[in-house]
Amino acid sequence: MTNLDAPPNGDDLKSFDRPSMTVDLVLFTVRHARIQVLLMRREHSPHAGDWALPGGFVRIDEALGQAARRVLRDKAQLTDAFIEQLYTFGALDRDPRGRVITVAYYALVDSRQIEAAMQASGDLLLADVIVPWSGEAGGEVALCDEDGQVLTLGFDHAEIVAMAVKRLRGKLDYSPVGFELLPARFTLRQLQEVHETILGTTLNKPAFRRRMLDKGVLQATGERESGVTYRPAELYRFRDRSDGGTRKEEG
Amino acid sequence: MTNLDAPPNGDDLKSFDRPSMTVDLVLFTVRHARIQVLLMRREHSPHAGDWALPGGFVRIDEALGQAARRVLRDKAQLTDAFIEQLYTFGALDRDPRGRVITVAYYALVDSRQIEAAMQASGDLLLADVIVPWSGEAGGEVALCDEDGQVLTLGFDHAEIVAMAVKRLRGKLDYSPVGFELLPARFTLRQLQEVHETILGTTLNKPAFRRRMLDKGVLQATGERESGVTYRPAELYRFRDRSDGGTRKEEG
DNA sequence: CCCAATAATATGCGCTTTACATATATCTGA
DNA sequence: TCAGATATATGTAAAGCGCATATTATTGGG
Repeated sequence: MTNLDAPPNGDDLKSFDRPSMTVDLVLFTVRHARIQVLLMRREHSPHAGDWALPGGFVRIDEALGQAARRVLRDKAQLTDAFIEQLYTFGALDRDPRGRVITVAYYALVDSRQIEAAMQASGDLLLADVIVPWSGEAGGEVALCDEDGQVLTLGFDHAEIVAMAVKRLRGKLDYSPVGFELLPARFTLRQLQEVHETILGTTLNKPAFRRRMLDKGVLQATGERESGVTYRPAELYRFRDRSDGGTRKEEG
Repeated sequence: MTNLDAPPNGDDLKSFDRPSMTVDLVLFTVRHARIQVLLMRREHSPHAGDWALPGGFVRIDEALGQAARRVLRDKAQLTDAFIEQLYTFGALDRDPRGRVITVAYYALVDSRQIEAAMQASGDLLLADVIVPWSGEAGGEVALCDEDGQVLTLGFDHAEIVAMAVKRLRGKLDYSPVGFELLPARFTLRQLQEVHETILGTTLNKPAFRRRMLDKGVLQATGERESGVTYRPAELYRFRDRSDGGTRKEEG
């Protein structure tokens, strides 16, 4: 950064108008074989009454990743989740109040956690994400409530969700993102359902099993699922769920 | 974005201090079997005398992609190139002058174009990128001049280059980035050398040929290379070099 | 005019991975 | 003890890739 046409006083920051900076969060979960994202109903203008991604202004003494985690904590009551920067949206007209640039993050949590966190607030909604395109082609997405009614999103938030889905699909098979959408212990069938939901396809069961087990990132716990009327599946856990650099973010 | 705790007047932008916004550009080329990036010598503080990526402040009436293309044009004299957003760096201490957030972009051009553009300016350098890690693991990179001397980069620009190399490696085999580093017509051997340089490995020639030709994105021109003392290779071109969404950027 | 040298291009083979089909194992509940 | 359901395992064919080898096209020298 930092141009060379600047005066040599070493402080040319004041000579440029500064935009407002926000972070927006695409909080994904997979539930009932559907991709879902957390939305908030906007009370105030602009886009009052519409739905929007949880977000907030970046404070001047706060790193970007810190701001994203603060939004995750304050808006979704989640203190720990996989979170990763997605893209920065800076079109001129994306906010009617003025020049606002937003750094979008996406986060992944298993549905149990988000269900527990959502007990409190009433203006929160887990919306279904309808993805009409296949593969990593990209395209538009629709957001619907539990009755299938299409929701209107403010700003460019539908575009942000679409890009987040595209990213999620792309990272699925070379990154441990699938595990982040499940509880600590899960069956291979649950993992396969998460993959199928994200990709929007069906997968071959034996092939999926072998591929996952051969990767070496799954650790059998010896425990079995309970409460089923058929042969119980073995519970696995993701090897080293803590590190992998996934929970860290630059500031 | 845009928090809901704001007053309902619809204009709470003023109540938050705003950081300065810049764009920085990692301009890649592949030359002499080396990855190279364009650097500029800093004349002024901070980091005067060090090397840095070309960059500049985002103007208040300018979209992010516009700013990146302006930097590409003003600093590298290039009006058309593949350009794509990389990542946004917002650590608190990344600029000693104050809070500066930078949106990093990377661009790809073939070496002939950059050589032509670099005739003019004397404070520009095409630096070799030394990548000591393999695959998409990520890590640090070193930047060297033509004599192998390590260059000191200001700010967090070495980190930005490292992430750009990682991204480039990751996109190489499912995205047409390899073609963007070659002239419009090229031989399969040239394409393979670009891939080998970016990946830091050697590749099997017949396998590479088959893979590329089976993709269907290569178009034989019927022309042959000239001036060689052996059987001349056929010249190919990338099918539909104009679109693919590669040259567009959100604002 | 023929031949060596060089690299492009083409082909054949074995290994690995994956999709698909099928078989076996293990649990619950009647 | 058996039916039903699903987990788990195996076998086979197709596809992809690494590797070795053969063939082709061009230049330059005898």
